Amino acid sequence: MNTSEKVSADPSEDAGPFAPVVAPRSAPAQVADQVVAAIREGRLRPDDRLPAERELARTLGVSRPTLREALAGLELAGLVRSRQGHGTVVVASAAVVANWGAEMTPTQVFEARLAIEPELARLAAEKRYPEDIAVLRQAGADLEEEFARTGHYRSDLPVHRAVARAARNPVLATALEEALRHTETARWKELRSSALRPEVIREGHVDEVRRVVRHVIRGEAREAAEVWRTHLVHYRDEMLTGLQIDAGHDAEPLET
Amino acid sequence: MNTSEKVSADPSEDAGPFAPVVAPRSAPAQVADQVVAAIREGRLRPDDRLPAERELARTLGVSRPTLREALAGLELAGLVRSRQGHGTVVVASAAVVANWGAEMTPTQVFEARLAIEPELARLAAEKRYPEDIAVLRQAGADLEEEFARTGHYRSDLPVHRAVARAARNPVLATALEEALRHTETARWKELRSSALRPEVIREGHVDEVRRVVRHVIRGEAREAAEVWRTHLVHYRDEMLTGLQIDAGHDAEPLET
DNA sequence: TTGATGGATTGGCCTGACCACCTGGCAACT
DNA sequence: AGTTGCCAGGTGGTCAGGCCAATCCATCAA
Repeated sequence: MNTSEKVSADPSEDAGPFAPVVAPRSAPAQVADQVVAAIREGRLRPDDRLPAERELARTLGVSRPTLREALAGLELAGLVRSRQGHGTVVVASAAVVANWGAEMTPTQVFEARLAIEPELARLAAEKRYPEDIAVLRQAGADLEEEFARTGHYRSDLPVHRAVARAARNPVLATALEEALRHTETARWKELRSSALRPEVIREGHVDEVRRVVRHVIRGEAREAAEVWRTHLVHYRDEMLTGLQIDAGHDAEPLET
Repeated sequence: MNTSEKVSADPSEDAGPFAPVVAPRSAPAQVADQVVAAIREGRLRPDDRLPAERELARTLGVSRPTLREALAGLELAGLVRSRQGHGTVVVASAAVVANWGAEMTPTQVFEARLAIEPELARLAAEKRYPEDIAVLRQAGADLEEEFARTGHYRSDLPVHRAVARAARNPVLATALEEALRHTETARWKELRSSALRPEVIREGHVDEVRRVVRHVIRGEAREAAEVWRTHLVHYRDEMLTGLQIDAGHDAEPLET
């Protein structure tokens, strides 16, 4: 969890002696953090009642509206449930909250995508709803058109998302979006800029995308999953080659 | 502010002439719903600025604190970002929000778990952090002890969660929790009560759990994943046998 | 024992206000 | 001309205090 020693906010774009000031955490956010931490550490368990709003606000040293903003956020997130005249009770278990706000190394992101996306392709090929197929076909056509015209393409994300949508599984689709969200950090941008220079985009990439689209359209589930998997493996290997430090392990693995 | 006329809650568990009263949606929740809907429908796109709080509150007919509770929730969920003096801007794309609040059929839940859990077992077996292994071993031992003593067990969820934790992948672990969350509806409880009566719990179930724990401990990644997968398949088949209506398909599949 | 009741507690929502911060434009200075 | 300094307006951040409605629970009456 500890970042590198030389703080230096964003290594990818920090050139001078000055680092940007940290954005202060708002009062409601700090309150919410405390509650989340309490749940994670087991100091608050499901069905526990929080102190009354007026009292809790006083103990935390914030006003009641501020506290209520925090509780509203937690309730919208499903961690807590408030009922008039009854109180505010914890709903989520520690397991639900265990990984909130966790950092993801690039290796972990690929672990997740490799678990999810081939299965999404398989499901998409099995279900084949006409609307979804149309969207997928269009996304593939757009990519091919851009590649044919310019010799490269900016992103194949629309195809990945079209496959996810066509799979019709909210949990898996949301999980993919979650993985992609971790792809917008400075570290990733740096990886992309060094690994995915336009001249690196080979015909092979486009071909993999083309084949996945075709397999899904034809309902060839196993083949779709396999192509999607190799596509991700290629992408991962290009991205992570020569990357020794990955900080994904902060403890020693065990031998049998 | 007006609720629906004929309440008519959940058709899946409505047996008598009386339907449970629908829990009224709070004002902040309704506001948040509107924003989410606007994002989903593309009426609000990333980088769009929302109207100023005072103005938006007036437009929606709520007070500013109420509006702020809604925005606090949306910000905690990462859909929106407020900065003092600048305004509130949309962060999330329609894709992120596309599946929020979606219902999951039992079939879909198993689709997700079958995609995620074998991979979690594989990763757990590859990483094998001592703390996680200890937790997993304990969870397995608890299950065996309960089964040996009573001839059945209430739940193998602790083992599933221990495997997830040992995989050290926040996105996948959270996705599993999300899938499990959809397992607490009335429909699922009904399925469980009819399919998992104590006398149905066979030695085979416990044996599968035992084998997964052992494979993970020994670092046999492929075997761990395979056993976990068959365990889920067995569970699914027992649960869904004789279940014709699944409502997972609301459009006609396409032929090639 | 049972049922009603009324107060105390709790969250739900509002009004109004002040502060801190950001932005953009204008004026003063170099 | 370009830079700096300043300030006013708009914005979110926070607070204080209040009223209402749902719930709970101890009390009391039948």
